[in-house]
Amino acid sequence: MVEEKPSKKRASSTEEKMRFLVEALSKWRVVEPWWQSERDPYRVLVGLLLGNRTSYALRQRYLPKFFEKFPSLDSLLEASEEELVEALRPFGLYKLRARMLRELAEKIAALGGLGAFLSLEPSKARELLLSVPGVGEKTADIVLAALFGKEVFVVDTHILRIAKRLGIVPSGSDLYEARRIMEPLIPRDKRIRVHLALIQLGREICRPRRPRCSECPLRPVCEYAAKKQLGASLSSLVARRASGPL
DNA sequence: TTCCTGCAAA
DNA sequence: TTTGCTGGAA
Repeated sequence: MVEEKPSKKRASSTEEKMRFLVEALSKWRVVEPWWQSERDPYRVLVGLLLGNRTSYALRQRYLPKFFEKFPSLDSLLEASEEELVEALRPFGLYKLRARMLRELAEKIAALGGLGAFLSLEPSKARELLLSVPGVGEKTADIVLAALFGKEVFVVDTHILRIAKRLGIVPSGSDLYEARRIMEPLIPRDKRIRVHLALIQLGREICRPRRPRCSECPLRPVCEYAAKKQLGASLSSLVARRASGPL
């Protein structure tokens, strides 16, 4: 941990930026959790696990095909290794994922099925999820949010990128440091909505490449946008001087 | 080329 | 702390 220098106080603090962010995003767009309209907890679970490190487009396209082949936890258990790998191939990371889904299915089956899993204490469910190879804290916690109603704020790649651009977290932060900083600054009942809204923002506007800053509701508190604006002003000034009379 | 709603082995 | 895993899309 680095000591925070009081002299380094910025015009807009992390706390102020987070307040703005929560406010702006709830006005920007109301994003309903997709897992609320999905009744089948098996699909929620698998959808979340396969969402990791996978683009939205890929998931939209191939997840329905996957569920056609494997509509239930039991179907995962009955499948051969090759069948599972084949169905997972378009998602990438298929060997790891085949093993992950297989082991998850086995552990839940050993427990007595999905119903038994869902009636676990959340902390026990988290433990089970973390014992599955390929499932880490980020994934376990988003499953707890979706299936156990935990009001957590989970940081993923999109949210980390946005937080760094805004200047809310240090540039070297990982998912977990960003979460430690941001989660306490979001009211519990808004954490899921803010999480989902940020992911959508990251996909559509604050994209990895060529972000659409002019359309961004968080622009007023964004360091990246401010720098970009400054850069644009300077270069247009230089261009004008260069093309102007002597 | 880089990156994708990470994770774990090295 | 770094690197491999993965095919597909931009």
